[in-house]
Amino acid sequence: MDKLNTRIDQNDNYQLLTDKLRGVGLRATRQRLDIGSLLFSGKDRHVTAENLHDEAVASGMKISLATIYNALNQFTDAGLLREVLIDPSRTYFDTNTSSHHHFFNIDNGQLTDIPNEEINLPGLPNLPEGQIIDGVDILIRIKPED
Amino acid sequence: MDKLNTRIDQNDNYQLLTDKLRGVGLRATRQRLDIGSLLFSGKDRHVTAENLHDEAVASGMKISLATIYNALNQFTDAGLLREVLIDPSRTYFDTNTSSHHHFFNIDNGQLTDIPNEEINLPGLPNLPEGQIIDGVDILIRIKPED
DNA sequence: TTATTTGTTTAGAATTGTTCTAAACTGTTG
DNA sequence: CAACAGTTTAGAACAATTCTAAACAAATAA
Repeated sequence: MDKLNTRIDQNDNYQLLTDKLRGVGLRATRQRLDIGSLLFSGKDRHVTAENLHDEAVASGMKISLATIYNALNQFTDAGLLREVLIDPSRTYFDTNTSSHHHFFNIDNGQLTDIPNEEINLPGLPNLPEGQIIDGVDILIRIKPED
Repeated sequence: MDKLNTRIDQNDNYQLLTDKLRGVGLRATRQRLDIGSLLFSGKDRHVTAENLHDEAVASGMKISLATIYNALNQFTDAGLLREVLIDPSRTYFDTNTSSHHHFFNIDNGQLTDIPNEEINLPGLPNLPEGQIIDGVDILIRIKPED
């Protein structure tokens, strides 16, 4: 029964993912479904191309690093992911695309969401002439006490 | 008189820079003084290694790109500069090391300071257990109206 | 269904920003 | 000024990412 349920759940999941991909104009290829199943399975995640590829390979998926890069960029363009700026040498993607911010642990590189309600920024500064806000990123760098 | 003043000013300037470098334990080499004269001449600046090198070469300084990288990193370690996160593919350095934030114009890549007084962040979120704040970076992405 | 078209994947090459290496050089100290 | 330690440099090496073009798979037409 476990096995069966797992298969049904997985099919359900892939059906939802298929819709999600089609919804943003992307073909539901095996690779994109596999990547999607790692990214959009409930909990929010922060990944790099490299670490997502390792994870995919580790779970037996056959997929190249180039495809991971392609998919992450396409998903981001489609609004399914969002880039997070934390490390100038690596690009991080966040599955949480809603307005929120981050703690970045400078000691171990761990990135944690800060729900939008937990932070507020009253009175934004005057914007330069003719410009409007596209978004606000707040990164709070933290480290272990003493 | 103009020429003479310029020379005196420059010497003054290099003397100040020499002190500044010695103050943070760096030898006042010709290259570091040249770079310093571009960076610390009054107004705050945001530079990348590449564009600073171009500027140095354009103003007749003899200095390699590797030295620019070394100097920017050493200056940063010494607290004379600060890294700004805006673009995952390039490292930006800011000569303004005091607490402040940035506007980033996503249209033309222009980075502008937001003085610390113009922004305030009351009620920081609860930090994870045993962690303390190392710093807060706020980046407001802006773009031209419509 | 099969045939055709169009979008996708992939290995490997190419590119780009940055760091490393080791030899030549320069600032500092005695 | 000698001797040492720190610095600069060209060029090689590296790491993250993008590109290329050929094989392949999804969508669509027939």
